Amino acid sequence: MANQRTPPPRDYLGEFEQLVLLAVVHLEGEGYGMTVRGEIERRTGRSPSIGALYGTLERLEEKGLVRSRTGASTAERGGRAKRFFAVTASGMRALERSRRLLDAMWEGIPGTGDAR
Amino acid sequence: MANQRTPPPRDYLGEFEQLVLLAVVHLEGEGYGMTVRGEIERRTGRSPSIGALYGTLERLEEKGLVRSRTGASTAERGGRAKRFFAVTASGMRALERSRRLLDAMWEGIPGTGDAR
DNA sequence: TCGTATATGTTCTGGATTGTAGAACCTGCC
DNA sequence: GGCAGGTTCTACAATCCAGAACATATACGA
Repeated sequence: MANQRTPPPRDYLGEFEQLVLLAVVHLEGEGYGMTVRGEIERRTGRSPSIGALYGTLERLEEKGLVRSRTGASTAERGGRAKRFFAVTASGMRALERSRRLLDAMWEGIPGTGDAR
Repeated sequence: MANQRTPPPRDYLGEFEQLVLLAVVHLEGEGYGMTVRGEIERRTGRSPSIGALYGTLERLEEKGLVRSRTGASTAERGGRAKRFFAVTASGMRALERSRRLLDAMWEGIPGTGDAR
């Protein structure tokens, strides 16, 4: 019985998914696994494991929130081809939706202190 | 030396944990299951299932991020005693940490569109 | 000139935590 | 007894985490 349920398994981005997606945005289509990880580390001080990262990237692509292309390996020391990621329009929307959701919940709480 | 914290299984709040915690903050110690749910619904339009809500609240309490007390049932129609939740100092800190983390990742991205 | 060590990157496997749904259950008024 | 307001329980699905295994291009010594 083919009961394929394609529709959104979940409509909201997980905590880590947001971080990864945001890092991909910053790298403007030129980010790949390792640099995405570096971006998160640089900005937050948190260094996710390899598995956490690629697993999330994979999931994000399945959901159509990022797109990936395999690039030719550069003439640097290492050899394996990189897989570059870029955020999609849908991914950007999901990000904004998550942001608004959280902002709505924060509204009225002194919070972080910076008026921003 | 002040070091009596249980080694946190995870140092970061999940997506939904943040929403729930924030709702508890808004209700200022007078919120209980049903009103916490209502607060989330009112602010975000999202209505979490009963199970999602209590499960999360339970977990949050185990981690020491919220505290709960059982109140006397009011003289309203319903009967079962309510369980009121209040955020702890530790919970508030976790919340602020999560917020800062996300802000650091958003920095430099046009984002939500509203200049605010 | 080979053959192999090494560096950069990604894929895979396994398991712990979180998130979801709703049925079942408790208890005080009517 | 029946109903309304609340919470507890059971079962699972999705997300998150760690690190081993694997792939492949350059570097280098004999």
